[in-house]
Amino acid sequence: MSLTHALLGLLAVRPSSGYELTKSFEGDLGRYAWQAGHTSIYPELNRLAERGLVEVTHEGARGSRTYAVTPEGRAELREWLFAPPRAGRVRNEQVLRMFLISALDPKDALILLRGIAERTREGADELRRIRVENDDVPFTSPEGFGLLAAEFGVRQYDAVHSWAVWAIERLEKELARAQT
Amino acid sequence: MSLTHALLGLLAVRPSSGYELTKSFEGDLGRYAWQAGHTSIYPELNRLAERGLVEVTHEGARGSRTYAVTPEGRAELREWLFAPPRAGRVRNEQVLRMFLISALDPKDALILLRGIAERTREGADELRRIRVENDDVPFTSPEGFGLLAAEFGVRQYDAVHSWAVWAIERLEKELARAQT
DNA sequence: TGCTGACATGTCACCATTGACATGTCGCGG
DNA sequence: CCGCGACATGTCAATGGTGACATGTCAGCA
Repeated sequence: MSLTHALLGLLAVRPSSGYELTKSFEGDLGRYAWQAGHTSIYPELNRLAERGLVEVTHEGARGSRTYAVTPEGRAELREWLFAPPRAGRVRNEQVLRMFLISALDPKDALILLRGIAERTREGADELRRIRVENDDVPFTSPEGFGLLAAEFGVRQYDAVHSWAVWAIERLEKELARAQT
Repeated sequence: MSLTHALLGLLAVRPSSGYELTKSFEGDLGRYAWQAGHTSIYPELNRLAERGLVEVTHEGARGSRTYAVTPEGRAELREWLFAPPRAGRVRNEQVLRMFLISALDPKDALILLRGIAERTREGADELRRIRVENDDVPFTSPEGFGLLAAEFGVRQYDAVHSWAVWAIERLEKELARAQT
């Protein structure tokens, strides 16, 4: 299960409570890579603790428990990351929607593609603005994770934008040719 | 459920049997957007037929049934594609692995990043080769789907490659600074 | 003719995930 | 000091997907 390793990875960067981990999944992590709700995180943390891959290092207010990875957990994470990059199972509704646009008639397809092109341009611009503000964060710090995500996000938006623009041009050309 | 609309979309482009649909999910569709096995496809086709969104248009050898979308199915697909692009749930183990690299020590991280950079470069090159060979396929044909996927795939690979190269440079710079 | 591999569809038990529901704490502003 | 919103964790029924198992057909080849 990938959730196992997502949690190990987050805790390897910085010890956190289940609540904080839940917040992480609502940010860049959940947006680009893997999403999970608190209802799967808490039971998984208990399972990880039973297996000795994480441990409770601190109990705070309101019953909060701070977890940290054990050396065994770190080894497990490392092993997983170095394991042959098996064909990962992909589930991405956005990309599915993009592809299925070709099943519509060209007029509808153009409307949707133009919407995608605009939204991805805005998304990329917004991320670029955030990026310049956080340029001095070191890679290996807890905040380095957000840096990685932002850099990935910008390239992701640009890729989809470029794709949409290409598709629009191609469709328009074909429509023009069909009219003559 | 997204599988519903994935099937409607594929059948809207070209009537197919469950077996052929299964093959589609093993290609670009399953790689970039949404994956499904035959064990979920066949029951879903039956459900779609019951709801009148698809119908059997032909029965062939070995009990094969060819399905096609009905006007109702086409309307449902169109409605879904035009619906507000809700926050799609993302599940991508590859991207998760990329992000979790920052949880490793820099030496290990560099090894993995270099592997990613190399594999994505190869992937992009390979797709570019396929692309020039299929440049004359019309967008709206059944093969247009593959064209869309190839163009998306190239940009996707390039994005990840560029990200990996950026991460490598950044990490190397930080390591050099730490040594002095 | 018999074998093999691709074609073709199906069931079912198991597992992970989700959404609804539940419960209680703490800090802060009015 | 009261109430609200964020903090913090949890259960559980329903859902959706996976992998194992099952069955049979047809074409081509030896």
